[in-house]
Amino acid sequence: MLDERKLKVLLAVIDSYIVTGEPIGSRTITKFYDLGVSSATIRNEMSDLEDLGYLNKTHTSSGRIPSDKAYRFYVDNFFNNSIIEIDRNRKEQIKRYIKQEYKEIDQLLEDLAKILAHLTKYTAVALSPQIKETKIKHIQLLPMEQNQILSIMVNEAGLIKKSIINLENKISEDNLIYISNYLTKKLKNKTFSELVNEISNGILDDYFEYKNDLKRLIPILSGFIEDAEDMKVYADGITNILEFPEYRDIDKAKEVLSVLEDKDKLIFALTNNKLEEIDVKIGEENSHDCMKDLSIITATYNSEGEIIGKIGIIGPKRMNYIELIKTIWVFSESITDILNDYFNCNER
Amino acid sequence: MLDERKLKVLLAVIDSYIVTGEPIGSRTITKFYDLGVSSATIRNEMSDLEDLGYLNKTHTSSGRIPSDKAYRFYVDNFFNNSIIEIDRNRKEQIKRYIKQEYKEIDQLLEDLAKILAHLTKYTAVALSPQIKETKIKHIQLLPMEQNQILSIMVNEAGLIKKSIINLENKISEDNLIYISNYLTKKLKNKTFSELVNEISNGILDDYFEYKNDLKRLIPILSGFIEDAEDMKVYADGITNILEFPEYRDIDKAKEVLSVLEDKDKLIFALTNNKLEEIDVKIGEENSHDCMKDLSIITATYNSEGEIIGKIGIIGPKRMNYIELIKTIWVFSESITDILNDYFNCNER
DNA sequence: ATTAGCACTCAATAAGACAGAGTGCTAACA
DNA sequence: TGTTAGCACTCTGTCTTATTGAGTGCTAAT
Repeated sequence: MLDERKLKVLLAVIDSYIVTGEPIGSRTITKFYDLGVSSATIRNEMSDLEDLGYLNKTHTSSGRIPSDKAYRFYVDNFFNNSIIEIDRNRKEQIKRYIKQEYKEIDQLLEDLAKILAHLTKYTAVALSPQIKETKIKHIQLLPMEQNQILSIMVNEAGLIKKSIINLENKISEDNLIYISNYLTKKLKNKTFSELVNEISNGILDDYFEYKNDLKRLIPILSGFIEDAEDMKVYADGITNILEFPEYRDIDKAKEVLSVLEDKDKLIFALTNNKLEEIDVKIGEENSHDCMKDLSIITATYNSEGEIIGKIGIIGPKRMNYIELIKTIWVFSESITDILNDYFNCNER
Repeated sequence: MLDERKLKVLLAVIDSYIVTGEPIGSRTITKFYDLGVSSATIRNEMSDLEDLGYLNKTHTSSGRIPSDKAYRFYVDNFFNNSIIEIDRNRKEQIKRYIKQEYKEIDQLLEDLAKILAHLTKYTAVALSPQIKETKIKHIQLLPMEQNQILSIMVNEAGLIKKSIINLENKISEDNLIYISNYLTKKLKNKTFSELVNEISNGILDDYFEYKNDLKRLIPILSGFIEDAEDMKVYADGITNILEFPEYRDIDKAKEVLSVLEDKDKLIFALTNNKLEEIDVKIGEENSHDCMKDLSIITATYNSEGEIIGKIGIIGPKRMNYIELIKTIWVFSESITDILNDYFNCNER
């Protein structure tokens, strides 16, 4: 383990580098951080820290910068959930921001991503609910023109999945209403992925008056659910990244921006981890190689006790992890609250 | 008007600058464009063209670059709709790309923007239907839990507007169905903006059994329509812009990228013009000052003969207008075709 | 009218000098 | 023995200066 002085030196380097983005040398540390020893001593300690893998040099006679390992050490040792006394003021502030009624969670997420990006000056990302794991609240089939029907599913998070289905044969309007009611009764409070099972298990095959009509619908609904897989990701403040001096170089910038613009890569990066309340991925820890110079902090939000999505930020590894974690935490809590309010209001 | 030789010189400068992005001098023109006169003559002609406002210099002894006026002249004189024998192959190619069934036009637009950006190497933008001017095909009110109702409107373009409405008093399910049918009958084939008028003109006030229930809904629906104003814009290939040498400078790049990321600015730029089939805005012609170094080419797409949206590209003023116009034209035609197919299929 | 020729301008590039911030090592010190 | 002062060395970034190349504009000859 690191002794006290090494720890202090390491923290000084991390602290300074987070602020300035410049490699930091021994003399600068003695000047700005009161460690009570000379620069020569610091120099020796830094050399040791480099051997231990916590520090790197950009060239032979440069100052040191923190390694991925250093950031990981920093986050692991100086962050624990208890640190977070949720900043109630900020939470209220955010909630006031978004006091308008939200018709759909997607709009909420998009707006919150914008606010988060603005607040942190990083790129904010929000992952829309993983619909497969949310519970169905309502199913409705509606007649449109001729052989088309409009199918609508509303889930617990207020998200509405809808699709126009073309049928070969007409189903009468009365039948559709009957089938809608039947499906809602049968499937309410099941998740979408359970629904796929139900359908394939033939549980809906109970004899009833409109069996034949239902039969015809099943493969269509089934495909419809498969389609519901498509997650949406909202990213905002992409150009914030360009404010960081590490991206003065246009080619570096191009590299990172094209990652941020690629929704598939973003979704992969955001979903490829355990569903921790707070997840911090630093540099190489990221799935995609193209993100090895980036860090991602995400927090999950819940509805009815189930984790259904994520919100977070992406930026250069040099970031103030502790502060940002606190901020993101407030956002995720706010989303959870809003979703809960929404349904408490329902239950009333 | 420009005499023949001036015209040739001007075209040479434009052509060369579109390709290289570098100011072009008299000697280079004599070398690569066979005008049959010496560089000194070209030099005099260029000097004249500069006086006429068609050419600019970047510094006293630099070559010339085309002015906004030159591009405008180029587009106006060398493009006319008849030039466009629609490239049927390309159109078929695009249609094949998107042969999957599209459930919603929004998804279609998003995908097409991606393809267009990929094809042109510029930033592609697509404006979702201006719902207010599209015709209503179906209105449905559905009971949810307790005092909530889900209201759904489907328009001619397959776009579905939906909203959960909280009511103070419960309306029975039968009443809702009755009201839905009544509204659909009454409002079908009217546009959304007409609908607002209908409501405020009290045309729905006819006596009928559920008058009171309807009364209660009117202000809510009305607000709902207002809300339907929010257009969506899809932008893809934002980072393509960084490939252009004019944006090697990170600050220039930052400026233009922040414009492209700002959906409000984009929507404004796209809607602030006449609804021409093809619209080309060059540099200063753009509404927003921040776009004075950009050009925007847009084409409209139609449904049932009505213009309902736009697709186009944004990039540095140096662009191959004629070629790009052709490409965008194919895209807009394809969208119109797809929307028509969709409804022809309905009518069958 | 056209063109060859020439003086001049500006931007971009390369080379050299220099300052500044840093390291690592050694020898002296408490 | 851990700490420190001192020094040689390294690398980056910046500033100057020189040079080159592509260009213009003007003038005088064709």
